[in-house]
Amino acid sequence: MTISTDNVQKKPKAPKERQFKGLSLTERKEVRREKLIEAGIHLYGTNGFFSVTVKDVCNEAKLTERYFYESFKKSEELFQTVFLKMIEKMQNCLTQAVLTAAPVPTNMVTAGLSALLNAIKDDPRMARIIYIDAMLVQDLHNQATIQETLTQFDRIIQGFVMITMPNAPQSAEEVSLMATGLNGYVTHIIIRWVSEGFKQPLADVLSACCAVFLSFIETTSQKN
Amino acid sequence: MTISTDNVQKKPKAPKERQFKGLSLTERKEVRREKLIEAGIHLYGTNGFFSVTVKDVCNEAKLTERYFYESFKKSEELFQTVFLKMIEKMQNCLTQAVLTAAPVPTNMVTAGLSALLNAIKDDPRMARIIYIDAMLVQDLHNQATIQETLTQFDRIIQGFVMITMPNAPQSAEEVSLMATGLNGYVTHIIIRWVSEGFKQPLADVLSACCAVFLSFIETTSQKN
DNA sequence: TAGTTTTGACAATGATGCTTGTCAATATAG
DNA sequence: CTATATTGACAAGCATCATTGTCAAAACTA
Repeated sequence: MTISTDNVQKKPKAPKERQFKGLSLTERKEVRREKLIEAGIHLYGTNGFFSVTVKDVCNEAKLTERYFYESFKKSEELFQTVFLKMIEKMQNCLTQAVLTAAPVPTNMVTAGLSALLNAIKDDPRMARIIYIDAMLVQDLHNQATIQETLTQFDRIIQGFVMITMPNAPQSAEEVSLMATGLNGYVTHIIIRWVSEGFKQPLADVLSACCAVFLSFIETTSQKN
Repeated sequence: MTISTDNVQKKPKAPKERQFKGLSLTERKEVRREKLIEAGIHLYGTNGFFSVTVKDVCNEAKLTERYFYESFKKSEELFQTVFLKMIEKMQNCLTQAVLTAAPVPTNMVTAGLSALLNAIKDDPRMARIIYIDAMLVQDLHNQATIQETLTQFDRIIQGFVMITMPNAPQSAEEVSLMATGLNGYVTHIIIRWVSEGFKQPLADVLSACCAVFLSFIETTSQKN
């Protein structure tokens, strides 16, 4: 059992970086990463996370498996990236609409929900990823990031409820639960709308979504 | 290529049925089936459908794989059975409470939701199976039965809304969407309640769930 | 008790998909 | 032009499970 001195000469001869198509190594990696993310958005958003294999993503991105693992350890890592990208887009769209409509609460509700629904109709992949796949992945793979990001919406709604309905008789815990409920209300309607292929006119969906918020606002203001 | 006459003598010597532990073959099959269903309820309800293998179910039921396929073609078939059993239990519990409280709408809401929440706290596996796994399985395996059974709840709520709020200005389509939303409202609150280990007192959860229905009722009756 | 059914343990097979590795073709630097 | 970094195609090896098959021990019947 002679211990060789191999480990000493283990200088793996660091391969000299080289430019390709005018791009450095890190730039090329970034390009490939983006292509994978785009492929992920398309495939996950169309077929759902669990019908999509690593190979599928690579084919769609016109890259081979090797490059997948260059950027992501596992497919959930790609999904998480895709998810966060979609969520950010939706957040921006939402907050911008709401802020523009401020400070009249009813306008804020209508504007926010309208923006949300339009964004989804514009790109249904967003709904599939955020409202369906995210729940599946979150449950199956214990993705804390996704979990937290989703409950963030609850908190936003909670803040909104507390501001617009200061006279509501509920405790903070109850308001928090109600926010979760409101989130679920809109979520379920959207899921149904999307999965039925946008059968119902947007106006109806918007009206149904607004109804619950407006009803709350009306009720609590009359409590006064 | 001589074609033998084997197929003629293929009389597989029909094995003569025999009693075991005082039970006939069909009785024994039924017993095993029940054991598998029980195991399914426990495992699916505790760990979720997708973390449970056929072998797991068999071990839990103290049977071997062979007997799984004696009763079910695939594991989704067992899940569907488990799901329908849970749903039926919940339905009974709900309708009984609502009917007892009829005809005052606010009482019906409170009684129904209270019964629902109590049932879930009593057996959290029910919530996991109905509210989480069912949605996952439905999405992943296209289980029409589960899909339909779940939307049935929408229809029940829709009927309730139409009866208690006849003066609401919405179209039928909108009411249908609102029913879906209300279902989602309660569903999300329950999911959160269960997954946080029943942290919040039942009274708070009940109050938050009722709030949205009561608010609707109040709003629409004042529209009059 | 002898013969057959029933059962349980477990191996064999097959399918799917992840992950790593090989190798030749191509593009680039010097 | 030569040497090598980079790429793409694809095979090889693993791992997990579903599903079927085998076989001996146990339970029953007559």
